[in-house]
Amino acid sequence: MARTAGSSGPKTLAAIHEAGLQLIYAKGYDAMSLRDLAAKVGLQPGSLYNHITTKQELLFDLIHNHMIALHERIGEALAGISEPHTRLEAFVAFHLTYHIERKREVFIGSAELRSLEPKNRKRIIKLRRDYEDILAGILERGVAAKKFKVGDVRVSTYAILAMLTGICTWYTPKGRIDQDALIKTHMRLVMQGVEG
Amino acid sequence: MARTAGSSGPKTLAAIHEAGLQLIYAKGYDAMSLRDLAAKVGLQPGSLYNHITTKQELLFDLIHNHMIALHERIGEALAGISEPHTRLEAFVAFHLTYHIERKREVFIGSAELRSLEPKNRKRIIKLRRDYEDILAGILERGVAAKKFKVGDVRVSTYAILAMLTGICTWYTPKGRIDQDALIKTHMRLVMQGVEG
Amino acid sequence: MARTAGSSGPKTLAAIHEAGLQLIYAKGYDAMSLRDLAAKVGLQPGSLYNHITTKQELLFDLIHNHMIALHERIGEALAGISEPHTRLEAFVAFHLTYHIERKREVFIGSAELRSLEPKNRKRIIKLRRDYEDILAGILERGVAAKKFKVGDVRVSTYAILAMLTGICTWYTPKGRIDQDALIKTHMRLVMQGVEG
Amino acid sequence: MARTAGSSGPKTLAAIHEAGLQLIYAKGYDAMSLRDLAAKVGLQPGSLYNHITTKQELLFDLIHNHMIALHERIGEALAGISEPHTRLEAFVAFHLTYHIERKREVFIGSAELRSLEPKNRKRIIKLRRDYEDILAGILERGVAAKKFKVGDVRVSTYAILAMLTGICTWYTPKGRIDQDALIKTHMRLVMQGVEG
DNA sequence: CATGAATGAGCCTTCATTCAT
DNA sequence: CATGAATGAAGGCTCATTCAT
Repeated sequence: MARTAGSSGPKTLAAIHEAGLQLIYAKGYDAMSLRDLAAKVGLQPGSLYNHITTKQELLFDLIHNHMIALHERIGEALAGISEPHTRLEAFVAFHLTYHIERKREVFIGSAELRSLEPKNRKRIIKLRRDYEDILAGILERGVAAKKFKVGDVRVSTYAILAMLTGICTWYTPKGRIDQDALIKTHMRLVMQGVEG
Repeated sequence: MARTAGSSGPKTLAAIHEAGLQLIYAKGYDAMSLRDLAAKVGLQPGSLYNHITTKQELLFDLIHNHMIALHERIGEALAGISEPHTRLEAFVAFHLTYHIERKREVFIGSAELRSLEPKNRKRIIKLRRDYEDILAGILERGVAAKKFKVGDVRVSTYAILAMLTGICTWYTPKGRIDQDALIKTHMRLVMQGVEG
Repeated sequence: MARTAGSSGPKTLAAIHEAGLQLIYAKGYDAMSLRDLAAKVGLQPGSLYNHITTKQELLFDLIHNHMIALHERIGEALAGISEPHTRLEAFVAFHLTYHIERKREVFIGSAELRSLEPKNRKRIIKLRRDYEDILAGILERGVAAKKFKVGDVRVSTYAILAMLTGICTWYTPKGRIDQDALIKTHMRLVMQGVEG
Repeated sequence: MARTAGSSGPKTLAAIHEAGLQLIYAKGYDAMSLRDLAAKVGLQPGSLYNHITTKQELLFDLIHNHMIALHERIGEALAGISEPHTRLEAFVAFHLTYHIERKREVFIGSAELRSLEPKNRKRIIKLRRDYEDILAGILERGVAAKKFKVGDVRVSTYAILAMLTGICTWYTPKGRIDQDALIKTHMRLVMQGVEG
């Protein structure tokens, strides 16, 4: 049969990405079959290959797109801010906001790292490391300027990131807590935690 | 062929559990095949079924055993301590120590929750909730006694747990950081973070 | 590899059904593996699943198709005949002819009832009961009209059906007996057997 | 562990035979696993091998025992009877009675012929043929003596045996029909069917 | 004799992927 | 571009059977 009326390449790819996010978030990469994915998009499994190259490449694209966006947005969020306190606050606020908005991408980006082929995994880990370094840099300069006091900087970086990223695993916008309260609570824990 | 000379049920089961932990930690539950597992233990795949009932049940047992142990040990760790500060310190120290020692169990216990059947998942989540409540209780009583000040107690509980549990994803005993430094760094972040 | 040149769904399904009849007739449902079946059709085992849903469903379809055909054909065979003797003769002639032509389906339909899941089994038994009732009805009306005399009608129904169906287990067209003689011999046993 | 108090070789074998009859009758030979069988007898699967040599041999024994008994008993039932009518009546009465009493053995003996290895199958088929010949002989001598009239003798033999044996598939002693009525109904069908 | 632990073969089914149509 | 039919590999699990204990 020929192409369904109204279908179009880019739109279909976007639908595949969206369906992929949902399914991988819900079931995991291994547990999602391309049959599941095709069904959700309204295609036969074979037709997916007009839009993606392999299942693995799809996973990589999903995570990679997210990491690139993360870098772009953190750049914007910190632009023009130099004072350590303000900079850390901006980082925390941005990180939480972004991780709430895109919790599926974030969750997949960490939970499915294991499912990436070594080469792909390395590329993502490099990007993640770059992102971690932003926070590490803030802490370092704050410590150097006697504004912050922490134990080990790298450990503190991981600890803070783990704390902030944790919301992906439990936050739902329908819950009791609104986003402001969420940010305030975390902000206090972080800012007091690094205080000199 | 029949029973191999020297084989024994409990020993084989222990070997299966140990190999299961390693493989699920390294590859994920879905990605671990029972053929992998059997090979690691030195058995034919079918022989596993003399010791486990299903792959799913093995996963559940691994996680459940860990949760039960966690509860036993936190009980011992907090026994006889009532002052909120000291209690929180004891919690942090215990949690980190245990999570370093049993990072595979802990990691699996959270990453593979998704892979548990609903009924099994519910049982684990209940146990996890009970554990979370211990920390929440400490914070609450600390706040009530004006020893701590936090935003939302439940959110702070999740945030602190996420932070402390994070080490499972990156810590290796062979690294630069020794366990003492690790605990000190986290301890400072937490204790200052909740300070009034 | 992809679709083989010239392959077509309906043709392949028909080939699967034909091969299934042969194998189940020869070895039994349990003893027939889908590997056997696939090999006979010239496919890889997994490819069967482009045409069937499960092995069990295949068995059901084979039997169900046969029962439906049986009902259609007996309807045609008896249409317009009302006198008990003539009607019974028509029944006997049809039943034997059909059971010779489709001995594999008939044999499977009774020998493999055991292999059907309860729900499927119930559906087939219902159809079989409807068919039995046709003969029972003929006998009943014949008895009421004093044309036949039998002991218990239901028992006689079963007995006659068992007798007529029995040929499936031994008749082969290559044998000594031609189809006409076969029908005559059975016809005499039945018609005299119910005579008043 | 050692032998259970009170267990004893021959008793255990009898229990295995009884359980085997039940299970094979209910599920079929292929569908019955030795695990099922062992469980029903209260043994571990491996222990069965202290009493049987193989699953196949068990099936053969079950069927063979039955065939031997059948021959012994038909001999007794016909002893001293020579007149064709009386002899046929005795055959019918015996066959029905025996097939009601031992419906599981009979059913298995025909349904599971397929499951016997060629060599075993041949032995059983030989015994069955001998039994068929008894009825064929009665008919033949009846026809020669102008007491019976049938179409083809061999076909009539098969037809009558199929009819009489059919009860195994539906008769249960708990039903509406008592054994006497059952025999009377069949007897009339047969005796009238072969009447000159 | 019974047990429990093992083997090795095999089973039904699912899957990512390919390609003729 | 989409479909439908195919591949070949692999997956979880069951089974008859064996034999050290």
